[in-house]
Amino acid sequence: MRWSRSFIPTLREDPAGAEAASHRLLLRGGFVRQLMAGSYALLPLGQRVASKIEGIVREEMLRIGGQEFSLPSLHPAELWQRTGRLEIPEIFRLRDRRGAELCLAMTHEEVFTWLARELRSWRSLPQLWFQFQNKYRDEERPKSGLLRVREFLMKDSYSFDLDAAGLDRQFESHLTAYRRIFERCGLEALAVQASSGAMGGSESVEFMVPTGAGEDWIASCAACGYTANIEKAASLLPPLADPPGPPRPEPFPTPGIRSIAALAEFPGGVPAERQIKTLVYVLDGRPALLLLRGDHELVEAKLTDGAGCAELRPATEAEIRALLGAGPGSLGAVGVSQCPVYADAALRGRRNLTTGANRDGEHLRGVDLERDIAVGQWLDLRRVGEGEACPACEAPLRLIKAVEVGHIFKLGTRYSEALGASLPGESGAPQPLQMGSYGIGIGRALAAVAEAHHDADGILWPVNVAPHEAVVSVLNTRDVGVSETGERLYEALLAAGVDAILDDRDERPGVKFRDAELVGIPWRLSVGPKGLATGQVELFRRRGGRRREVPVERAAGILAESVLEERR
RNA sequence: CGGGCCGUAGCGCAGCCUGGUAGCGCGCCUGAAUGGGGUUCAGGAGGUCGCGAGUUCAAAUCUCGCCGGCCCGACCA
Repeated sequence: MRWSRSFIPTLREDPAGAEAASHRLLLRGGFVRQLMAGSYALLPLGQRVASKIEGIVREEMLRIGGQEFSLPSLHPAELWQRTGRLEIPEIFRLRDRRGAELCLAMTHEEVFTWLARELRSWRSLPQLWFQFQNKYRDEERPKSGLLRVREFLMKDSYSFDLDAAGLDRQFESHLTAYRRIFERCGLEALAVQASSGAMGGSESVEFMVPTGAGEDWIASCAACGYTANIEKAASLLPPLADPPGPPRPEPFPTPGIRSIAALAEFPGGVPAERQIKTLVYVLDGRPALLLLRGDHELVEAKLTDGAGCAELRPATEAEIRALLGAGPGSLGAVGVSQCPVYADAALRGRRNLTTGANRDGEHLRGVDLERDIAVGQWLDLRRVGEGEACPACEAPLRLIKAVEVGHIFKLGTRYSEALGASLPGESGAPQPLQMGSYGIGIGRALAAVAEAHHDADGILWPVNVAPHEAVVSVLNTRDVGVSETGERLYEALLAAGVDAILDDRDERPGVKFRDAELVGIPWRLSVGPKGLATGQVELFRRRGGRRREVPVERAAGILAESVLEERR
């Protein structure tokens, strides 16, 4: 590959509106261009990196027994109707010229399950099927370059077994494969316990790369390795001793007090941890009360999981008034029986607390949870805080911002039952297939690598995923000797199996150095008249910036050896 | 979906408040010099000022509508 003949439109200035480092550098380095919100073109360099990541993923999927497919992205809406997923707001829907309803794939559970109906006998199991295919999601807010887009390439795989033990094995082999994949890509991905979401199955693990550009928070314990998404994470709290209170709740006037903080300051009020926070949510169309300690914050995903609902939203003020007769600020669950009451486990056994009286400007003190409130279900609803005790070993937890690069799910029989994918087990009776699904976002992984490996000058690609492993920079193309030596070194590197590019542009040396560093090529051989005068060329390592002079005749060999050593 | 900001040459921006000639830097093209860290000089090309309507003698500039993009929040199977 010759730089002079390549489309590598590097930018001298930072593009406007690119905040995330990966977004900025991938644009500047000529890897990607934005077509519209959440839609990116991969340019040749970006495609090279994506192909290398894809290659690593493919190797590891084949290693665990995967068979590669390629499924359509355009699906009949009817198939999604049958699994109930057509109602997902992010799905792109369209009609063909005859008016038939179609949709674009968000994932491929439906189509793979449809194919799995052709499995005839338990003897053909286990099966592991995978592909690299575009996914489409009409996100409300695409952002951060490639980190959150509406169309993206995903490796998705699907496992089919008859029993839970088989599913467990497939899940485990994906855990192993994913660890290897991310390690080979140079990503330090943490495997974290995750919420499966409303449509998920029994268990799921996310692979998260810590980065400030991430959108997720994870709680992590350095002592024992416990790691969980904030949507799932638990922690231990020191017990609170409540002073004894009155025999029954006592109302007291609190004019103008509409918040936990205000009530904590109010004469006769109590600190937040002795208040009950009462929230009203609408779960699958029905209102419910949620109770948390005054200083705790609700995690909606925990509510989804715990209450087993598909959809939820905060109630409107009008709905709240209709239900409880008061507005937010004076809400409470004492005496409430008209709707379910879910309480966070941290409130269990608490006594003599303060909460709203369901009359504006009035609160109740002396409330005992067990005595005064008809709690329908105790759930873990609260957000874990930094420094709280690890649920496994009690060491303090840290909260880390991260981006999700992979997610593996045990789906169970949700899709196989909906689509009729079952086959006779050893007993002869038909059983629905036990499925797992497993995804890696290729573009997101690419961006995550750039996010994790860059400096002020550009990207520092690990050799395994670099668009080119080495560049031969011809510092003066008008000098025939220099040019010819550069060509020879370039050819020698190719012959040695190094993925090299020859920078043969008629540019000043500084331009070539800057571009090579911006693009992030791990190794560089600089061929110039000064070095050649004494038979030397300069070998430069992008990461660390080390440079040394090596004899021309040995340069290709030394570089090839270094590159091969770094490959994994 | 709520809040904020922005659409002017390929990229980054100024001009808009106070209506009248469309400008700067980078990049690009030509020539010359230079050639180990974005070099210099000279010449040149390139713009429906996001789209539509309105006000006006006159609109990049004022008004309204629409479209698009970015950031924060909410959401994310």
